[in-house]
Amino acid sequence: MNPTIKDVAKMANVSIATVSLVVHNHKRISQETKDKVLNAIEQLNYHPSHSARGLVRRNSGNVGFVLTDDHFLRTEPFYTHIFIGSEFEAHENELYVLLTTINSDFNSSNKLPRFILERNIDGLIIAGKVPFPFIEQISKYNFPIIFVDYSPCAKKYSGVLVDNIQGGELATEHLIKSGHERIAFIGGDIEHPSIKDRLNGYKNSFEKFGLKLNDSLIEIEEDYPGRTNGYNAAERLFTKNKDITAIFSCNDAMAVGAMQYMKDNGIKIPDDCSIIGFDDVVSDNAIEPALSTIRVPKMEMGTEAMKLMAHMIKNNLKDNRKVLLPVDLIIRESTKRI
Amino acid sequence: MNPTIKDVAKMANVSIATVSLVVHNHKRISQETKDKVLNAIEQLNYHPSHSARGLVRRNSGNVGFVLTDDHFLRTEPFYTHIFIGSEFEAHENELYVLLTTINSDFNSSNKLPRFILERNIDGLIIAGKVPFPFIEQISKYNFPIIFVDYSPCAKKYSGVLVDNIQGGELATEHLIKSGHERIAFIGGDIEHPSIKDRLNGYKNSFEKFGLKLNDSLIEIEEDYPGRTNGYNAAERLFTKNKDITAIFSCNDAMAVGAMQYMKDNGIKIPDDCSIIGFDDVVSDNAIEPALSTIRVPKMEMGTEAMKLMAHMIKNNLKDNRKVLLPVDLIIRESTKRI
DNA sequence: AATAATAAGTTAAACGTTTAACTAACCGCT
DNA sequence: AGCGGTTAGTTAAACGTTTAACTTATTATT
Repeated sequence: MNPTIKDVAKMANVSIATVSLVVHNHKRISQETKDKVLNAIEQLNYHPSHSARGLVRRNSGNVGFVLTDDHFLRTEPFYTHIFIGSEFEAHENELYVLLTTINSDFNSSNKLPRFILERNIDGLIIAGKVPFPFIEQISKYNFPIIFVDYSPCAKKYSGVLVDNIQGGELATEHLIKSGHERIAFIGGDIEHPSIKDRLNGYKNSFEKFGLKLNDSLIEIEEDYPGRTNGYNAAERLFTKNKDITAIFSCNDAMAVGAMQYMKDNGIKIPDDCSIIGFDDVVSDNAIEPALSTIRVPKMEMGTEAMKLMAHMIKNNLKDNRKVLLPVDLIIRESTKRI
Repeated sequence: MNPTIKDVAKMANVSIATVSLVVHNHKRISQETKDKVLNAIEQLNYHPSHSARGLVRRNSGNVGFVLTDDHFLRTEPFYTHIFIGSEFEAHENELYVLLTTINSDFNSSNKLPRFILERNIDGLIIAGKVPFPFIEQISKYNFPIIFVDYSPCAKKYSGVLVDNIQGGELATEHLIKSGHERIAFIGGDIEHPSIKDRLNGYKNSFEKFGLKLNDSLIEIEEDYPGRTNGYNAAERLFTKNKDITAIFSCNDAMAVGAMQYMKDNGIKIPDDCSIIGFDDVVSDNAIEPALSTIRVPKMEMGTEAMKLMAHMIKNNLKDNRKVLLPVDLIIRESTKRI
């Protein structure tokens, strides 16, 4: 059996309360006693029981982490990075993370994740877009909730977001400063706030540099911006518009699809046409040429979310604070000055 | 505050022991009382406290799930599927899953995951190849351990594996039966048991059909079989060997790389050369033509592992039982009869 | 010298379950 | 009437912590 606080107390010749106070390094304990106890703890390799603690503190020490299955299973390791960030920061705050997925078509008749029903979490982190019925259901519970990379009901819930507008501006500005004027935007699922903001950034830069917006340069697919959609968007774009010299894709996946189209149709990258993505998730360098992109600090989103969560839990508060993280321009080989 | 067993007892006019017995549906309770209690539980939306339970049962109700960071962050959603399978099955067994990653170059001076040090798990599932020093460290603890898709110290630990030999045979046989004779194998990290087995399956089929093995048809890269390596392997293969009509790639990622090489060099798939992968992780259909492959039941590996784990935990045993899961041949458009 | 303040610890109750041991009521049998 | 067996519950201890309230010893203040 694992050593308990009693074993430590016996070994150090003090009461169990003293051991507990040392563990929480309470001021009321002398250095001498503290050393004795710490020594015993070390010797026995004692760790407080999570259950016993949870029982008396009336908490679980766990934080739930929810995302939709298709986000989790998506090819690009975007949300997995966010999760790892959270998990890392949870460590620092003595919290455990319980990861689970929900159906991307979650509706009000679906069951909530078990850790919510059983109230086995002290707070919930939700990453990425989730169905509205889910948000509705969890709003009845009163643990703190933090959204990451998505921010519905912004007045009510806290969120960690990325500066998508700035990213859109950065990407577009990079192309404009490289001498491009016929710059297209390709995107999908335009209702998604992040995508919308990236497009807004694109528009801002056009305005800032006195370029005229042109609807035929903006190609938006209905659903999720993946490779196939990127391919299709590029196809339609180049069919009606021969003189494009640069493309800003709303994310890397679509950019890869568009690159495929260009390769298949003899359009040289970046000589005939530059392209820049968003997210920086294309790690596999088999994609040629290396894709310029906007780096999103994925791990950091996770750590920031968990920091916020730990703070809320510790101070027993719920607020709607937002954290906005800056992005970086990463210039690789798919964009070129003309 | 959440309702406790006392609230239920009061509402149903019984003792708390009775409530507990009902919850575990012990035989000693009459149908009448059972109904009363169940009713109260429903009304109050009562769920037993995880902590209180853990305290008295001396367990945590958690299962650890470990993989290396590069496995978790890999582009292909292989291990994520396994995790989801485990998580699902954990649900059925009233267990929670604690996911964490370790460094892929974990060495003996690294710290073990927190849930191990604090003994906050009842068992550990390890997915994919992990560094040996890690295995060495955890061998000191005495919770049950199950390896998934990797099986070191096979006499000691339990494992859930995929029939890689059968898969290799299935893939090769499919090509042979389609009239191919000059069939190449490309792979990487040949020390990995799974890869080695896939190659063995390839060899078996050659033997079975009386084809002569030819070393120049087997191209093996040093390190991890990813896209880049697939591209390189294909390049070397076709440089020394012009008349190949089919390739069996040790996994989908390498196959995609090889396909890229073929496209770049005017080799038509499947007209000039067929190709088949392994794993069935290439979900994005932007890859043209659709890749024939060997489907590995990823979710099922996860569920089987967790079933085994739940069984071991419940019966307080540790054994070295193995579960071997069959694979399926998936014929798409990248392989063709000649 | 008496009193107050501070320091350093201890005692004991509480958290919400589980379960072995006990009780009470009833039944059937001699 | 007395006994054993069965059924359907209840009692109470235990699990390993935390923490408010208490104790005791020492020091400082008047």
